[in-house]
Amino acid sequence: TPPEKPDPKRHIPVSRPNIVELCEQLVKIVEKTFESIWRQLGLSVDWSQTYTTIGPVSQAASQRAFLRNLARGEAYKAEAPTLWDVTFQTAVAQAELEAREYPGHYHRIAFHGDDGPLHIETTRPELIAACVALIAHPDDERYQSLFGTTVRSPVFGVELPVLAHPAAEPDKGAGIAMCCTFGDLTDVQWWRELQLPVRVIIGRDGRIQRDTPAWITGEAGQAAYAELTGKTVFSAREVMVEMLRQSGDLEGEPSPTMRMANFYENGDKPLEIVASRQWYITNGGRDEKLQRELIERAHEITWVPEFMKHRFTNWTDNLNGDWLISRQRFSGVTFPVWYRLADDGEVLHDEMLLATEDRLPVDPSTDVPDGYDESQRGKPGGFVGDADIMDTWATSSLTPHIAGRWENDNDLFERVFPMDLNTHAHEIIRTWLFSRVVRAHLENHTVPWTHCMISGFVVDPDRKKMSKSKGNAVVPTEILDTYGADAVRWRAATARPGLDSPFDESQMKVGRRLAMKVLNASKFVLSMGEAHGDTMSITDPVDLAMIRRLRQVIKEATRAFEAYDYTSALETTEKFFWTFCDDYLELVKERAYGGRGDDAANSARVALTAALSVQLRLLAPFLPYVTEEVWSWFNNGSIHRAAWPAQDDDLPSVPQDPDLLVAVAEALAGIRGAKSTAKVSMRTEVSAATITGPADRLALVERGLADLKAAGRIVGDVVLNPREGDDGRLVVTAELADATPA
RNA sequence: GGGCGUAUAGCUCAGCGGUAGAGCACCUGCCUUACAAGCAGGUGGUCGCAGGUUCGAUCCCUGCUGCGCCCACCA
Repeated sequence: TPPEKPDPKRHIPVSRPNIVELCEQLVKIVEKTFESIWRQLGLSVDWSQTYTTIGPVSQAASQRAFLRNLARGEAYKAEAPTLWDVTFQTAVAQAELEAREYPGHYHRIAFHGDDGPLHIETTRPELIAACVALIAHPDDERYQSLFGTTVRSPVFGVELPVLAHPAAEPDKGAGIAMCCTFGDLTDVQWWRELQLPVRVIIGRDGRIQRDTPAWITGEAGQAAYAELTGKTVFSAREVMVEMLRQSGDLEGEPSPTMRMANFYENGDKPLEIVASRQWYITNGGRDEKLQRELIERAHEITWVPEFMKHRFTNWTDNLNGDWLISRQRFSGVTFPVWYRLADDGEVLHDEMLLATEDRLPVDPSTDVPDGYDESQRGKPGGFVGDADIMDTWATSSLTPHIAGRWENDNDLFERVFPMDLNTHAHEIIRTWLFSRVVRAHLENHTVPWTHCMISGFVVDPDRKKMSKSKGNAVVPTEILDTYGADAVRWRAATARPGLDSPFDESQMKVGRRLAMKVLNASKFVLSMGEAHGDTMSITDPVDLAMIRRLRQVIKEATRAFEAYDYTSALETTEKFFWTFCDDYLELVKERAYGGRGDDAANSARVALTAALSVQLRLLAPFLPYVTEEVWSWFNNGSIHRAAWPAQDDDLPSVPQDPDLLVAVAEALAGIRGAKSTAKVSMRTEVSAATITGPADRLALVERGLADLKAAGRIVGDVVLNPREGDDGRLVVTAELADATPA
């Protein structure tokens, strides 16, 4: 039973089965939280088809894919320098790195050659005992005479070669660097390319190792090393500096500096590089042909926005090694691998015992390889299970396979793979997106999906990334509870793919207002009275003009959605909806109530109902709740299962006059403007009005004049005064009946 | 250092060769029987800077600058 609250001072040892159990408990809680938010948001998820990346199906898929990678030589285990987090005690992959500024000091230190001292600069003097060479650029004139000679390290007196390598930068530090195993990734490169020996002094716990290294042969050097053993990197550095000061090899005093260092993204200490045995999957980091193939895959994908492809190619171009997938942790998918033990009990890493695919998933810590029994576990001549687990991304890289029930339902898999669309934010292009492309390429020789729509972040008002630790994060449940899912979805839809978007709570109110407007306008439309007949009974020119424009809206919104431009689809639909409410509804409501007879009323009622039906469906992806509610008032079934609106299916074909409504609405705006300027109520009656403008536009106004008079409360005559204006606009003058402005 | 994005009204963003747009905010009005969580009207911009192409540039090209992101960077 875990304690109520964690006590950072008291570490409790927990066994692997127990920690796994605790993880599974936590996962259940987190799953519920996510499901609840996603349900509230109205995501169209089929909740009967969920899976987890640690469930048995995923474990089997992950192990199966791994075994196939292994069989094809795409997965391999190697002893190599590995980025290591001393806090979390595990190897980490390049994709999990984060470069951060880290304070340190430059130390100018003398090495000793036959012709006198040779100075280098380092921020890591504690690694002098791990030094294997000094390295300068081959063209650096200052060091030409020293290449090929040897120098002795300060304090330890170890004989070291001076070598040339183009990765050394003449203007960095002293221009000559000490190469240690291993201080940084450049050291790894030098070590590999110059075939230098391995001299490790830092253990996996981040402390200087106990055993005196064999390469320190002098008594004084051994005594000095003894001063360092067991110390953390930080304390060893202090001791080392003091020893250098005593020996006179520290020139001047250390000068403070800020430099970038690699951190594990969740860690708070710089990563060390240790030699360890790990599993890798090829990813093009050490194979140009594979690298080119993966970049070619990126070109097969349609990226939204297009420029996000650069993140992928940039990452792929700059990989510095294969994909390290093994982790020294407890919870996760295990490797389906055991090793034979020699008669002396030594692990024979080259003699792997693999699970067959029909046995998957297996846990090598409890399951037994074929041909052995449990009593042979850990015994000489017996076997031992691979203790590592796979990194999360090693399994998540197979989500298209897992979701498509790869090898479990071939019919389904054939139909859904490669998938159409992948969506997520831009921070996991290098991890999730990239790793899935790798896996699909290796296993299926294809892309995992044909489209990638990459979203931006909602950032804080200062455009900084939101994070819980910075305290600038917004709790989604509170926003959802306060403004409702429709408002939140509306807000989300106003951010275009790939672009970060600052959080502004007032935007939620705008979304909520739209949802309320839909509710009210729909209530009004449906209260007009019974409509008779199909859309062919729409005969009034004002109604037909509205229909004509709505047909255009369907076309534009559909085209925008097909291009993954949901923001434009929303904009187009929303803009129409507001003019529908403010102009069209106002113009026709008197008529729809029956003020001009049954036929005129019926034309409006049929048009109103048809337009409402279309607009609700256009808005349904954005406002799923309010549209579903309103839909239920005059339809059976869910709006989310209703057909997407189509011009000819839902509306009559209208050959002309799309501008009629625009002209009549402009005239109405003129009447309203006159009232607003006079600061009187919109209810004020107009005794006479003159509309001046181009004859062709006046002709349009005339065809909607009855509606205009009703909406503008014009009781007297309207004079249409044809005159060519310079901009084609309509100028309205109105005589107000009770024009007594306040 | 390499790559990418972005720069338009106080704020958030559309527009992308032919007289500057929306929403929010602000101002002035209006209790108008769908909605006052509403409605009507209005103020507000030498479209980052400098060149170039063009009859014409916010829009295309080049350079610069600001902001942001990705990657690299422990000598």
